[in-house]
This record gives sequence, C-alpha cells and structure tokens, in this order.
Amino acid sequence: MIPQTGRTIGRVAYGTVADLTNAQIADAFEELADLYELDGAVQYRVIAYRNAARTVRDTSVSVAALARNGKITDLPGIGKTLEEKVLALDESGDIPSAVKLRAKIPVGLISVMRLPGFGPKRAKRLYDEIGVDSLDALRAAVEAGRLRELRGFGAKAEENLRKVLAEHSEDGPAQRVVLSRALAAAEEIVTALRAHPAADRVEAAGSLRRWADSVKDLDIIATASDPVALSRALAELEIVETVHQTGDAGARVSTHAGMKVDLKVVEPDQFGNVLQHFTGAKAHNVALREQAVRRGMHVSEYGILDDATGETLRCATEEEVYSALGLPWIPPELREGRGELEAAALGKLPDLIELDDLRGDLHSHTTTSDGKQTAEEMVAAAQERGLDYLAITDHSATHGFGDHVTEDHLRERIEEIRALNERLDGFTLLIGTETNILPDGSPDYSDAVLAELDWVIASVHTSFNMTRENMTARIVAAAEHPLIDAIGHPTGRKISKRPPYDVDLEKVIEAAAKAGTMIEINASPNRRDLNDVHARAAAEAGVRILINSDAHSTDELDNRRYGVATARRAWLTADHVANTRTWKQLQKLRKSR
DNA sequence: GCCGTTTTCGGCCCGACTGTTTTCAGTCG
Repeated sequence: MIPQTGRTIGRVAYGTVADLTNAQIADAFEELADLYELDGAVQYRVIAYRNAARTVRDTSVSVAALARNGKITDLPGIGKTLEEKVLALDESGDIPSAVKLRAKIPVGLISVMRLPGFGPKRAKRLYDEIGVDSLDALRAAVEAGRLRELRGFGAKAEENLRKVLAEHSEDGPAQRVVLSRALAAAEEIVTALRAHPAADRVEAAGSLRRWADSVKDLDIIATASDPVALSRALAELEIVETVHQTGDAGARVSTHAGMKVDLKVVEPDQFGNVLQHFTGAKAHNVALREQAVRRGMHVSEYGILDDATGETLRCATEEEVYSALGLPWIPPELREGRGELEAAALGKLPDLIELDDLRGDLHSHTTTSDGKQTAEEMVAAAQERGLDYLAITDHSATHGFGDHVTEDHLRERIEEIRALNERLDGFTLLIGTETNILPDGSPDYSDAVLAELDWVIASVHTSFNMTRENMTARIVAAAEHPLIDAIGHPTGRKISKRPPYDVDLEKVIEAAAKAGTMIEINASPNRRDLNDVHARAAAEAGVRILINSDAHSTDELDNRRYGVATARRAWLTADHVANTRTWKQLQKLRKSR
C-alpha cells in the first residue's frame, strides 16, 4: 500500500492540497515491482520498475509536477507507461494495474518473498500450493509440517526457515550501522591488518568507502604475501566476536557490535578489479557493465574480457579499470549511478570539495547551552584544526531542557565573546545563535537582539508533526526573514532513528535561493542534513551551502568530515560551499542586513 | 518496461552459492 502521510485521498476536502511526494511515487513503483515479480512477469519489467523507483527517490524536484508538465520522460528509465501511472496516482490516489494485482496476489506475500533465501518463485509456490499468504500463515505452515509436502523443499529448507522466522520476529530485517560507528571499526581493523607483516595493500570497500549515511557490513580487500596468515590475523583481533570462516581467500567474521566483516585476499594484479567491484554501488556497476558491453567488453570482479581479442585484462589499480573503459578514475563518493559515468565520459566530473578547503565553522555550542566545553576551549580546538573562524551559536530562548538562553543572557554573552575575540590573534570568533523556528515561522528572539549578533542560524527543534503545508510555510518564512543567515539541519532527520519531518524542500530551496539565505549540511554523522540528493539540488538552484559541525564538544569539530562526505556525494566543489571562504569574503555572500 | 554511435525490435551485467539435483533454478551481492 502507498503510505499516505501528509497527503489526502479524496482531495476535495481541502482548499490546497499537498503534492504527491517522490517517496510515495517510488513506494508505489516498488510495490508494483514486487507484485509483478510475484505474478511471474518478465524480469526486465520488474527491473524497470525498481530502477524507476530509485530514479524517483534520487530526483530532487517534484516528480508529480514533472509528470503534469509532460517532462517526466526526461528522467532516465521512465517512459510513456510509467508516465501514465504517475498521472493516475496523482489524480486518483492509486494505479489501476496495482489495484488489479492486489486482487490477484496477497500483499502479505511480499514479506514472505523478502525472507532470506526466499524470492518470488518460492513465495508464489507456497501460495499456490499450500495457500501461504503472509508471514503468519508461513509460520503456521512450518509448525504443521506442511512444507515437506512441497517438492524442492527438503529438511534443510525447513530448518533454515525456522531459524529465519525466529530471527525475523525479534529485530526485523538486518539493521544498518551509522557510518561513524562503522568507520571506527573499519579504521581499527584496516590499521591492524596494514601493520601485519604479511599484508601488502589493505583497503575498505563498499558503501563505507562511498561514505554512505549507513552501512550494512564491511568489505575489506587486500593483497598479501601470506593470505592465510592475514586472514588469521583478522580472526584474532580483539574487536572480533565470531569467526565464520577463514582460509587462503580471506575470512568472514562478526564484531562484538554485530557487524559482519568480509576480508578478501586477492592476487595483486586483480586488486583494482576487485576493489572497483566491491566499492559499488550496484547501480554504478550495472551501468558500467552495460556501457562496457556496448564497447564489446565484459567487466567482472576478475577482469575485463575483450571480445575482440578474447583476452581478459587484469588490473592492479582502479585507474586501469576505468581507463580500459575510456574513463577517468571516478571518486567513490560519486559511484551511485547518478550520472557519473556520463559526466566522466565527457570529462565533466566535478572537482570535489575536500576537508582542508573549509576555513571556518558557523555552528557550534558551548556550556552556555548544551555544549560540553567553553568558548575558549572551542577556539583552541578550532585553531588546532587549522580553521580561521568559528561562530558560537548556542540554543535560544525556547530551547527547553534547562539549556535555553534568555535574551538578557545572550546580551551578556555578546559582550563576553566580543571581549574574547579581541584577545585572539589571527582568528575570528563570532557571536551568533541557533534560534528556534517557532511553529508560525518566526525566530524565538526579537529582531533587536538578532540584529546585534554576527551570525544567525535558524532551526526547527519543536512541533515536528505539522502538516507538510504548514511545515513548509514555517521554514520558508524563516528563510525569508531578513536577519536569518542560514537554515540549520533543514529536515530534522536522525539517520536510522528518526525520519525527516514532512517538508517540501524544493520550496524551501527556492525561497532560500531567492532570499539569499544559506542552507547548512549539518555534519553530525547522525544527521548529515541536508542529505546528498537535496544538497545537490540546493547548490544547483544557486543556494550557498554551509558545512557546519554543530559541535557540542571540541572533538565533534572533527565531524566536519561527514559533512564534507555528504557534500562530495552531492557533487559539490569548494566554490559551492560558502565557508571555504574567509569570513571577510563570506560576508559579501550574505543577504544585506 | 525502457531504449538506440549497428537496432523502433530485440536486446537488457556478472559470477558465486545453495539445495536438491544427475544438469539446474533460484537467490544473492
């Protein structure tokens, strides 16, 4: 079913109506893909729906609006048929073919299909032959020993299923680990393996290397003079809880935190192929291989087979892999299947921003609100990290939790910070605030006190459950406020913990671009908000992006690396990001106050 | 269902593993 958050079926009841969101369209396509797959449709039709769902999810403008304007078929993988379905969904709230399929295939079968070891074929047979139409029905069938009636289901299958069903009821599908936690484990493991005498090259691959928001497991690719010794070294690390297997091709283990780690030890002359293969993402690799086939070549983790010569090219480096396909090396952060191959072929890959490009940080907290350290300590830490300026932006009057800062207190603080700044040499300390955006869109300080500050960020910290229209109007109003320089963590999401509040970011971006308000990529690894897709859209719309640590302690200034990673995944260059400039230069980019 | 530096029709990425099978379909990454 299509989730209906923020949208009204039978839309006449309201004067204005929330737009059909991209997530809702993508969900509808995914449901159709699942149902068609269970119905036994040709695999390529199913793949077409899945690809379209991904494209829609990665699109930063309203896909429903594109459909209404006749532009939706400009999106890759969306043709006439899918255009019709989006229009039907937009107009009637559902898709006729989905209605038909739901009448034919029980929706509960989708969760059966998702079970590990199951797929559309097995799920459908369970339904056709013994009437299993949900997970509960499957449980009952296993208990009753009915699975053995089926050809192709042996004792082993039944045993595996019992195990899977037991795990499934406990914590649902395998949970992903937020990148910062995975990275800490990866750095520990990679450092230890590199130090081992048998090791030659050791690199973490996978979504971790692409700096994704979260990762499922850890892939490590290595070359070694003694593969067995290196595999054993991994198995013996303190961080490892369980060893699943180890041998001359590598090892598979789990950490105490429950993360699976897969070490693959490969031949040095294939290291580039394997590293490329396991860095992914899937969409990138599929597109790369399709492109290769058109040139008469076949790419796999073992090499590149050339039809013309019948020979397989083995590559020691990733550069050789891409070069053999006529492409420059592509930074891992871009390998998501979002147009990077086309850009690479045209020599138009962006010159991505790096951590050292950042000159200042414009969002940080001290003990005045909920930070752990003083302004003096934060300044010292910022200087150690090579920054030239830092804004102290403690929480505001309505923050609550006993951490609020009254206007009077803030006025005292302005004096203190200005005095401290006077004593600093070659460093600029700014006094600012992270003012709450109240439900009506106004900041929770008076304009008079905001005007006294060097810098104002505005964020939402309360009333998350507003309607999409109201939340959008609220944040747009803040973006249009003459004294607000930037919007902080614009969607409020917490990765793997809390979904974003319902807001039409396209409208916020439009308003920010028009008003000259900057938008932050909050670099906290639990936020990374704006995300990569939205940050790319904002930059393309002409919004100046900030990468801010939101540090609540000195060590959290290092979180900027996650913000830079998100910016790189958004194709941003140093020029897109305002705080790559000196404070003096940045001030020229601000709206006039 | 989409798409076009051979194509508007006939293709559509690659290889390993698993379980049950005797040559392979289904699933997974």
